[in-house]
Amino acid sequence: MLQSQLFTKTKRQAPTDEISKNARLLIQAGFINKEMAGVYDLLPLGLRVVNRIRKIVSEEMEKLGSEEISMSSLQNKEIWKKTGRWEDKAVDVWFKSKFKNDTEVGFGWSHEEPIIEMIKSYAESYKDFPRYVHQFQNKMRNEVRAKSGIIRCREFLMKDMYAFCASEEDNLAFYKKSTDAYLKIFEHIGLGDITYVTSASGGVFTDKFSHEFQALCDSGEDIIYVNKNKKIAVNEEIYNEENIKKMGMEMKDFEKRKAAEVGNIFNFGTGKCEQMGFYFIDKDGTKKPAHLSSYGIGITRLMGVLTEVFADDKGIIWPKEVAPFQIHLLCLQQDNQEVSSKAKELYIDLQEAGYEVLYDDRSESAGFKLRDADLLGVPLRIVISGKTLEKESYEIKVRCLKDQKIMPLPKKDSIDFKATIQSYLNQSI
RNA sequence: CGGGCUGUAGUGUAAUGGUAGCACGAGUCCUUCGGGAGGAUUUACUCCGGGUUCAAAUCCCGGCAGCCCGACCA
Repeated sequence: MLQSQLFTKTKRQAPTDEISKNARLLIQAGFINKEMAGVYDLLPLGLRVVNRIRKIVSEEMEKLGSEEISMSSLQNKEIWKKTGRWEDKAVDVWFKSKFKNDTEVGFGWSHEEPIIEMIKSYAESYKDFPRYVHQFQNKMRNEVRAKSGIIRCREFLMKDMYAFCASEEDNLAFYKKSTDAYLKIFEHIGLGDITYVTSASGGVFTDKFSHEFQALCDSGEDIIYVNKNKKIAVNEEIYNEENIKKMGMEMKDFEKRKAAEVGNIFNFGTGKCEQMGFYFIDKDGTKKPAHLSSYGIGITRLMGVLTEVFADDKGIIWPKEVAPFQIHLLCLQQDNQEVSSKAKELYIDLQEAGYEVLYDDRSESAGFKLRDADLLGVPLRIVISGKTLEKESYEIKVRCLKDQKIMPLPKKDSIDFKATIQSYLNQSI
């Protein structure tokens, strides 16, 4: 993409009405725009990052056999009344409104009840199980206090998956399988080292613990106790001698850390389906309630956590798997015909080699472009200037490394053209 | 929902109760081009409503908005 065609611009200063690192950097660099407290727009660069995260998540969901859907944001009050969760006393994050005829509607803060209601009408026999469905959907939550930039928003993008099983065994097996899939996702995104499966208190319908995926992050909202050797953690809310013993461990093995919840999985058992009247006819002809488990990942929150975790004093450092572009091509003398035509040539070559390239073709000063590139955080930077042309080379720099490296400019037919670039890309996060 | 802090051009900031200024940005022109270049010129601002005062960005009251701490977070 030509940077001159990008409508967003970086700001010289970070906004003063934001304290959180993620919002300051993402706004300054033009990834998001603030609409209101806890409400942000995704700009071209931000949307690219979100879409890449989304793609990674999507692939794992498909491997699990889940079908993608998209449910409505406007929700039926009657469905939520079945579980008693329409009342503000039970759920304090509802946004509600009315149709012109005074019918009350809710804005989806979750889709558990509506999805049960929907799947119920398609699954009447044991032959119709299991069913796995997921969606990427904006959730609306009337938080009394939005905070931490895009970590805790009033409107945010979430991937939610729901598994409907005919038996407890199937449900638990899928729960386990999904846990592994989630770990793979966080690994792929670049948060593998700092993300812990964390035991937390169960939901309204579960006796046992639920599991959270917590990424170690100072600006996170949760306190967890981490066992680094076993690569697991326990949320503060259930951290006590009794529970730790139950898990067969000792409290001295745990370290207190701050973390951000990037995923959450829940086993509802049959409780919720019973409340909603979701029964099916089993092999033996008897009526049984379906088992439900749900699986969430905060997609936009992940972008915020990545920004918090991967940044230096110059700007963002995107892991290569989620970066808006893989290569940032900088032409330092855009008005010099010789230099810019060479840059254009390389831009095309890189694209033909299969890379997503942001080409800074603007008529700006060298320093301006270099600083901008640091702020945007694209993993690989290639610089073309009069200087590099003289040396018949160009400079390539890995954003997360301090030392700048120079490599020779291979011809586009050269075998090692792509391999060389790839080897540099592999050095990034 | 309790508490604290803060609202000045698009952005960032100044202004004892007394002429609202500066920088960046944006527009035009010229010179520049390896870490946010220089000159000339143009452009744009006191959150809203009330009060005190000869006079309010400044003091008081109310609203709205933003951030932070706590509570909450299925």
